[in-house]
Amino acid sequence: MGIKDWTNDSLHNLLGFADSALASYLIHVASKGNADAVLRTLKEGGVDIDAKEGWREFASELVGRAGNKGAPARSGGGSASASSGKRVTESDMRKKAAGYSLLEMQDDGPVARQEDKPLGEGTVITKSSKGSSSRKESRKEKDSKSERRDKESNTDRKDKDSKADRQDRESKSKRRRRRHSDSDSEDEVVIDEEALWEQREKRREEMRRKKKKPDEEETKMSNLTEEERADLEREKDKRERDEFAKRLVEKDKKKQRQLDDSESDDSRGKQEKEALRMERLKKREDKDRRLARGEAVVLDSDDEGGNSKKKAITISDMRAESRRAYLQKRTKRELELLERELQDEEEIIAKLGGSSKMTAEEQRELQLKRDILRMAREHGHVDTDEAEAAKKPDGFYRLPEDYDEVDESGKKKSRAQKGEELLTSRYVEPKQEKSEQQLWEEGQTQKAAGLSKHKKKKRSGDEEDDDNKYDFVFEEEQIDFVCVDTNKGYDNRKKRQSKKDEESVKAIEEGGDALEMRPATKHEKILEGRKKLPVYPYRDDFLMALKDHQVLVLVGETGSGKTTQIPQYLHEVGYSELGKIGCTQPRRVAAMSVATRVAEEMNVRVGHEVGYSIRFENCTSKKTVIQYMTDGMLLREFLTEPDLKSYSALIIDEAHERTLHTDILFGLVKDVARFRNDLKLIISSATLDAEKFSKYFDDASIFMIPGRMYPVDIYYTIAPEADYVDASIVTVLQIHISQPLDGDILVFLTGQEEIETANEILAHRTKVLGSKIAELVLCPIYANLPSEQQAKIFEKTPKGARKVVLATNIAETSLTIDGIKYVIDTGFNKETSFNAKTGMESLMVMPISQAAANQRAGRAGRTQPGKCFRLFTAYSFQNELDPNTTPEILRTNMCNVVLMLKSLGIDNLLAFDFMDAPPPETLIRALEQLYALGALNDRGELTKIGRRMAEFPLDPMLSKLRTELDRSPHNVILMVCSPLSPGKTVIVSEKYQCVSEVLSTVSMLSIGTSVFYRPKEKKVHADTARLNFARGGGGDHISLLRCYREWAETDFSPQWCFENFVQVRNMRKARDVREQLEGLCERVEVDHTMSDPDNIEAILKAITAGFFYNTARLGKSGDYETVKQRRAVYIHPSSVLAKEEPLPAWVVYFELAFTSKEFMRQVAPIEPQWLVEIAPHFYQESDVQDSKTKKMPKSK
DNA sequence: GGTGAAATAA
Repeated sequence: MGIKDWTNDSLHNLLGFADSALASYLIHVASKGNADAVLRTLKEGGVDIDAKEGWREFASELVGRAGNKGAPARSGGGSASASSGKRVTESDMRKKAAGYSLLEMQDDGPVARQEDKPLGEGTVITKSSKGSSSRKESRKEKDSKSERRDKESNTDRKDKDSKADRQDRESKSKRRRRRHSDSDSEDEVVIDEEALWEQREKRREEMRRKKKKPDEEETKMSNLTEEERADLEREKDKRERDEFAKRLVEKDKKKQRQLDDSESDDSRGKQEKEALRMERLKKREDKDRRLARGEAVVLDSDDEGGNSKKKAITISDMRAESRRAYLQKRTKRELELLERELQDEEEIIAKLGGSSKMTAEEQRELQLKRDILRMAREHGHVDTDEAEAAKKPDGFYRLPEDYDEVDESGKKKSRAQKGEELLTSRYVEPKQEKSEQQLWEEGQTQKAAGLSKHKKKKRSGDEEDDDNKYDFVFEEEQIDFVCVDTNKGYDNRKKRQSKKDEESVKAIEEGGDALEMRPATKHEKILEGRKKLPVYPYRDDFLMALKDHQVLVLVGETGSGKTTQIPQYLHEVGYSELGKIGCTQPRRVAAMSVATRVAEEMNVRVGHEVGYSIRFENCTSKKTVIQYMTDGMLLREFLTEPDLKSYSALIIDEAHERTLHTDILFGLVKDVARFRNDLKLIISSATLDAEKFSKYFDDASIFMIPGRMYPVDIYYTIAPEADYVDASIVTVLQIHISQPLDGDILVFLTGQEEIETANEILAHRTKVLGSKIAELVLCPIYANLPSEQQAKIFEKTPKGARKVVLATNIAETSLTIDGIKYVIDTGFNKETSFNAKTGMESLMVMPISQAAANQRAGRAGRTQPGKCFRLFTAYSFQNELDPNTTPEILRTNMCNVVLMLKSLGIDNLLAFDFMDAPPPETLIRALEQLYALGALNDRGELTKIGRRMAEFPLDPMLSKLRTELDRSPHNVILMVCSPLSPGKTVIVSEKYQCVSEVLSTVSMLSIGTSVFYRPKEKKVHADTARLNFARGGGGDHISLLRCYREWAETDFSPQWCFENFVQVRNMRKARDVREQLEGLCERVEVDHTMSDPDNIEAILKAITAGFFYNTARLGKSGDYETVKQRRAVYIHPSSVLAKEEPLPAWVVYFELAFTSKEFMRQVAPIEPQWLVEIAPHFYQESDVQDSKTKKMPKSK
């Protein structure tokens, strides 16, 4: 980038180019009117001013600008420029922007800055998007970020330089990722996301390595030609695949051994054997851990290693043979037993006088036994057949032979291929074995389908004799549904589409045929696809409408293509020449994947003409004309660019979801649109609730685009169900046997626990029914599930089986699963609500709204006509459910929102134009809290600290502490870094010499509580793994710290996470946050490398300094009560302190949440004396020495 | 004796 560019940029942007401290200092120097001094400072600051021309102009311009604006901007606080429709001039904006940065400086040089009070508040510079990208480019470590994006192939070089073990780990993790993306190949969206994620991870990985030796890399990179790079890439790929396959083979072998109970590792190569033995030794050492994983039970006997190859084969064969014989014998015995039992029971029944006296439960059990017996007998034949087949060379035991062959050949590549084949053919294998059984099962399904028709009395004449045989599944507990209405989305589409449209579509289709004559390029195909989207026929109409109206409400069902197409249309007709076209999304992945898709359609690279910006990742450039972003990101941009000057059009997508951020955006954007007549605004929503949006935006016109929905039949229960989990399970089975086997089932439940329960019960019941019904593939999905298991829901359903997805409302909006034809809606979800009076958040199971129910039903009609079974009555749908979900803005703590609005200059919050105004109490509560935090003064105006807080990406709600601003020796830093508890904790940690530790802890805390994975079936193991981190004391906070540290020590190994029941995904998030905070620390010159890992007391003290408000002590009754309000609280059962004996007398907690009780989450033990020491304005000596708490003599 | 829904933010 040329220097000239800089001089033409705004002052604001200018500041972004260098590191902030230097920039501030430059301003300061410039304000004294000496351009030479500016140049000198630049030189001192490490800028190579001799290399290029233009710095002198730069300096003089800087002097010119800074000279005028330095001092007055200091008052900057609550200028009401953007509020209440007042027109904002550009100079206002500039002044405001400058207000963040041009603050009084007192000293003269970088050295003095550190001693005195130099940084003041001037160090934090709010950023515009341009500024941030330029700043990044100026920093050395981030220097070639964009370049790196293009040149990923260089990783290979670096690999060679790095240590072998590290390399291994990396490739492992890559392999793992590769596997994911492979398995997802059917699902378009997932591919995108996975690929994006992969790319992103790669980049990060490189960046981290880059940090270690940047210069070397630079040269190497530039020396490589395109070809060399491609070669390296290929080579690396190959190597990775080989290793991957090797591992696969190893793994499958283990599994096989488990299955066969034979020790067939004889065929392994010598080397491998040795390695394996070593591995085994290692494994034995941490047997606990392995047990915790619950998979590693195949510890081979010790003698096995010494056996010769030949001998081992015979022995293992013999063993297998004898086991088979034993199993047969055992089966026979069991059968006899069952038979006898059944006979006995039947006799008893006969004596008692028929089955009528039995309870339903007993009858079912009896029936079950009968069927098991019958089935087992039928199976007998199959088994013998299989035993026969096993003796043939390519019969039953094909798998191990494959491996032998592979091992002997010694060719890595062939092994790789075989391994992969084996992996991919996983689903086909059993079917080949059981082809007979398969046929039989299919027959059963058909019969079941016939049966259901009979039940519906549509074909009463078809009654067959053997119906009763299969009737046992639901004799008693069948739920009756009634079909009330049909969602006619599909028909509507047909009606709405005019003749002209049909013609055009036809023409396109014909054109498509013509194109097939010569092979169409990928891009051409994509363009064809674009024309087939429902939105396409409306293109011109829409653009006309937009010409006439500034604000449009766009209603289009999911799948109409509006998110991808509308921005392109705008671009095509030249809106992009006036400024960027922005499009907001509520979710990060959505922003990323849509941007990728659109870039593909436009045949450009992501980050060039089409880009996205989300937290941690700004993938845009100066060229960017279509920018996708998360709505929170646009909100952030308001801070630096309140008039959104760089945008010519703005699309607020998924407006119907009414997230907190969208709701605030509405208010801001409406305001901006009033004084910027050239800004086009499109509010895009999926529901017909557009009236409300239209009204809000001064009766904006509504533009409808039909979706691509298929009709969904809605069924309600006739009577209300008492237990919706149980009801949903019954319904699943009911659908499974009564409906044709051509669509998957999606069940909406409320949380992890319910999902696991349902999963368990379903698994059990299908097991009991055995092959009487077709196979059910159970796929649980919730946010806290490890991603590799989440990926399972996108796997294609094997033939002859049916997939059942058990989901939370994550499946309602966040992800789309193809092939769903049946939706079971329990009618509930979990919802937070905020009680302004007590200031407590609670998370409880609540009935959903009608809109949410319809959204859920819509999930059944994505690819084909579907059915939705609602486990509530039509009456309660009409009369008991709210029409719409309460917008988030009415349910949450407004602290953050208020702070942000205040920092945008909106002083009168009650007058802010909310679409749904939050209750005044909530606002008042938020104001109070912010006052207590020192963010607002007693007139309700934003303080300097408040301004800093607004820029800090952490929630002010996390703390309720009063700042200690006047007393702290760390005044300066406190001011800059905001007094939020995590922020404050970081600052105080400097005093206690443990910044590094506290940074880790804080980032772990900030990502929430879901670091540890705890599946129901392995909860004991998971708990032990977790308690391992607690060893050594220090409560949850220190456990989290240990967890992060250990992970970092393994070089962020995913394998380590797996072994310790830790979620890789969330750990990565923590790492991102930590990096962000590190950057902050650098900026305020806190030495974040300061570390004192073993001084738990110091770390806890630092934490207490941030959270001293959140303390509780053990009362006489054995329960805790908060120190301040004396409210009874309990340690959350997930805490490592929950079972500790004796319980610590005083604790500090991270958050309080009401679920079934008032639980403290993330608890750490403290000494009461610390409170007086750390927060003397808050705690007196008398507070900490009453009741039975022993006073510990403190002598450090 | 007892447990966390989903997303976002320089």
